[in-house]
Amino acid sequence: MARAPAERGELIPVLGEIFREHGYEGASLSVIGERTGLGKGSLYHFFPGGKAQMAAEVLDEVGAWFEANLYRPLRQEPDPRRAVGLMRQACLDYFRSGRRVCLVGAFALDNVRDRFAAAIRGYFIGWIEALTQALQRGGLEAAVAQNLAEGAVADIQGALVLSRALDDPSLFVRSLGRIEAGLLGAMEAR
Amino acid sequence: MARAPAERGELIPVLGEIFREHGYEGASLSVIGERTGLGKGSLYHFFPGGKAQMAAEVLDEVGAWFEANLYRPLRQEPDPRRAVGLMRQACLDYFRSGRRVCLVGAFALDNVRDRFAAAIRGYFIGWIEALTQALQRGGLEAAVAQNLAEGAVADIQGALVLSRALDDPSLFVRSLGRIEAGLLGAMEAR
DNA sequence: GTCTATATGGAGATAGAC
DNA sequence: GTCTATCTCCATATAGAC
Repeated sequence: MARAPAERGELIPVLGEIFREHGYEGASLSVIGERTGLGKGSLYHFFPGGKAQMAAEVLDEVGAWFEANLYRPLRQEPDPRRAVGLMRQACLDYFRSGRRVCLVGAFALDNVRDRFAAAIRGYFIGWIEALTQALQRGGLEAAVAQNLAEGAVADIQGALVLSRALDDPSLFVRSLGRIEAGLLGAMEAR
Repeated sequence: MARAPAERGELIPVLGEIFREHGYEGASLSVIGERTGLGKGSLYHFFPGGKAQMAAEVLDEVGAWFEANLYRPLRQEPDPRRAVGLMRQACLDYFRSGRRVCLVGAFALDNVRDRFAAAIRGYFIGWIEALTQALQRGGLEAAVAQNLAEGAVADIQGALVLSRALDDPSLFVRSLGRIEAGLLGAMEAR
């Protein structure tokens, strides 16, 4: 449908949305063709490796977005309380207040996990490490910060699962508030 | 392979394990045939509705298991602190300390969500309601209990996602401990 | 009940004209 | 670059013998 940008770079976000909505297996080449407005010939011209390459590049782009807009601010923002607030806002934006699913989390539960194991792992490890650093700057001991960080990242993923299961985006928004409050409280109590 | 029980009831748990490991689309009839030891003829004899019927019956069975082993104890155990402990233990058992995925959560993120929306919704609503009741018996106000309950259920799902993403079951065990402590603490502080 | 055909469709992927 | 065939394979599902 929607006439394609025909620019390779502009294609990736569209592919990401398709994978988020349909899953890896559900995103058939015909669906991809419809949504991008490109025939199979064009798709294979851009991605000789086929669907696997498309998904790999989407994961790369997602990883780059989080690095630039979430992990880096978490590491660099001097005020750790503000860093946590930035994380909350970035999540609200990126996951469209719970209406959008996390592609990496969905892949992790899917049977494609093994194929993209490295990218999936890197995404979550990067997130946990960056958040751990922020919490340490907030005065928490390394082990405590690490535990809280992995808990918070898990909680965000869980909120996305439950929001989608109940078809209730407001649950995600509420959960993010609770998660942020928990982290702020832990730094407060240090 | 493994010669089949050829008893319809014994088939469902096997199917559940296959869906958990391969996802809905990934669980092809040939895979199902191998694992159950049954040919397609037999499979369609038991499940005239095909794969969709198999998945629906698996979801029913999962729902029944949780009702009997988790929701009912949560509602009926007189000591709310003990009820929360039972929930933790049941989760550890059922999810094999994080090595097993939640089928319902995986379906919720998948593109099959719409097809099984009612079962998915019922599973989580039942869990949240039962936990809410236990927390209210622990002295928490209805709205607070509801919020904590939905948070805890989400957190458990998130722990499963992250455990699998990082291939680290111990993360699930740790998370469950943290979640239980949070609930106990909230009842304590009432 | 279980099996071996087999029907039919759609998947991913390729070839080659334009 | 983009398109329209076209290939091959495997999916779900059915039919009917045993």
